[in-house]
Amino acid sequence: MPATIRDVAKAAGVTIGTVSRALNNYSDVNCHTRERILRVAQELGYRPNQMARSLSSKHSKNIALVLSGFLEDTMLNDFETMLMKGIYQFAFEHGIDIAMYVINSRTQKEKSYEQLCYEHNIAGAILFGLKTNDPYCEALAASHRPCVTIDTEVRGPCISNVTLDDVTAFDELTQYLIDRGHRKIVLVHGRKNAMVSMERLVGAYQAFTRNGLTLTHDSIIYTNFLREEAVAGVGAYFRTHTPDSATAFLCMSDMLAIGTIEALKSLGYRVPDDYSVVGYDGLEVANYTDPKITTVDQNIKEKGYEAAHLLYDMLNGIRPAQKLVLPHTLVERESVKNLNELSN
Amino acid sequence: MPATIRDVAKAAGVTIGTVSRALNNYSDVNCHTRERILRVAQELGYRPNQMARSLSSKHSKNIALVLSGFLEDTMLNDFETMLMKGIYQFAFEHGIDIAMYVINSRTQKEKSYEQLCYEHNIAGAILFGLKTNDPYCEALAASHRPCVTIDTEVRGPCISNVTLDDVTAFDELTQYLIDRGHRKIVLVHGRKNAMVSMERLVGAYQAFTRNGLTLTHDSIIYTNFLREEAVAGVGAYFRTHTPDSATAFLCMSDMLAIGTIEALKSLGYRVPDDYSVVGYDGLEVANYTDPKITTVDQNIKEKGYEAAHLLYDMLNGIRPAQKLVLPHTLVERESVKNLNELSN
DNA sequence: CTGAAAGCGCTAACAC
DNA sequence: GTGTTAGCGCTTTCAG
Repeated sequence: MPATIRDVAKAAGVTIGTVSRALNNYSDVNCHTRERILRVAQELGYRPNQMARSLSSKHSKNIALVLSGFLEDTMLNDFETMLMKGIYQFAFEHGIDIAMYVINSRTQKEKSYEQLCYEHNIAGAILFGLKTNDPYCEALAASHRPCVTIDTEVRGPCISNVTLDDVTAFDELTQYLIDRGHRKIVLVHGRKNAMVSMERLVGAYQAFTRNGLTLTHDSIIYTNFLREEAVAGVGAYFRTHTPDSATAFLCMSDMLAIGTIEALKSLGYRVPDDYSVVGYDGLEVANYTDPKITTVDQNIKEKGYEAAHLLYDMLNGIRPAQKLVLPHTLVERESVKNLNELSN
Repeated sequence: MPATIRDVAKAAGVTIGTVSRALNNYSDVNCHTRERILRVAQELGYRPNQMARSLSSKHSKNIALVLSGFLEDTMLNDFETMLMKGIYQFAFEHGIDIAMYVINSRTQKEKSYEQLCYEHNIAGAILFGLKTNDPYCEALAASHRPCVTIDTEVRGPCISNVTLDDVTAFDELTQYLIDRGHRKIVLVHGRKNAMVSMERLVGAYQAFTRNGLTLTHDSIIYTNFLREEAVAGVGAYFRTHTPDSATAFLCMSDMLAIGTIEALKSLGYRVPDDYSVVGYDGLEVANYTDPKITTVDQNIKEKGYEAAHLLYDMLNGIRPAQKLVLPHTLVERESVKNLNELSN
């Protein structure tokens, strides 16, 4: 059994109160005594029982990562993975443990946010995958517990949001295609009501308009962000459109780009020779396709790192709740043909 | 603030001891009283404070998933993701929370296994990513805490292992190539000292020998399971070998297969027309490549589910520690050419 | 500066 | 059956 505070106290010849004070960096401890206590604690391999600690003090410093919709989403949870990488990188560098919990819209109804935090002794949480109408959004706003949401805008006194400028990023991506001579662009659209879809649509619209192009309903393929739907949608598109009605496919996600490329290939077209395709997200997998996909990297790993950092600072009172807009990066790879260049 | 046991006791007109007994399904409670207590608890939204509970009772039922090497591995942690899917699927179906913790070889030295469990009130753990010489392997063996390791063989009275028959699976995969007329097979090998590499090597060796083929050092490309190394290795191979010295590449992982295909393509070869390639693992990403990769699916998601199930049963005393060998599946896709068929 | 003591929310003996 | 009570390991007053 692990050593308790009592063991340390006995070994150091003081009372548990003093040990507690020494270990919690209280100022009113004789530095000689403190040193002895620290040494003894070290020797005994003593580590405070966090449960007892927070049961007694009524608060903890535990940070949790709360993932919603993990089980429902696509098979390849590249997004969550990258996010976790960033978060645990921070945890690793700062020597803290971060527990991860998986929830979904159903479990949110069964167990309230406060309940979850209470049961697991969570001082502050990083939340990802929350839909705008999820129960936890309201709960977050009402809570006094510091938290950071990623890619979901929730307002509240203790809530930080880490996002990126989706509108601008998608605008840039669209402009990238236009700059390379593409004027007949098909938009492969994500889930209709999703916030991200709408923002990206605005970005595309901005770029189209600025360049004197019009975005017609006819040249939009709707999906729910699923690869198979992109495959089907592109197939359907060419059944009602001539081959020269498009030169490029502007996809709202990398998975949609993968599906689009798959469909184009199966129709006997080459990418990017016959059609150009761009994705959005910056998933690792977009690097393993043929051709490698030109995309906007959301820097999701960095988002994770910064979210953890921010929450850590909030819990330690060195940064207030805030909205953090992280930069994105246009990653130029192999899936776009420059139509302005002379074709030899 | 959440209701405490005292609030429930007062509202139900009994003492906290009775409430505790009622809630913990003790038999010696008047069924009428119990009903009232349960109703009151429900009304008050009372949920027991797990920390206080286990601080007092000295044990919990909490299950944790402990991932090692998550930060060090390849970018695409498809394996961990699938595993998590399986585990959280089980948690979801059974209404339990499973916390995940990320560790690595370094943190294993800093915080002992017992310490980790102690601090986070973990009754039993599922461990993944443990290397055979990691500190936690010994700790596990010495511990009295039930646990399940995935893909790492650790022996001990309370330890279960969930694995697959790597040797047989790789043997089958090799035989698959041989059955399709391949006799000049290059083995793209994983990390030299890794247990999985060794087992797969044995599988390949078995199949080779059985079919009168010899596995020569000359036709093995060594890697550390990294895609880039496969790319480089295949490139190097063709600098010292003639194009007709091989017809197929037998890769120890899907990522290596992806790298191999990438290298072959960049050399101007077609897959599978010029060379066949098989992978191993059954990652989702092997479905998004061109061609889609024929591979052995380790059914990692199912492994996760079964591991959680087993640990759950162990903690509830309905199954003893055991070794579980899960089935694998050869998934035939597009990356292998049948040399026995007449080429038209 | 340090000791003594109350109490966090709960379980588990032990009475009655 | 139910009340009472002693802790679990720790923090936090309050004395001195």
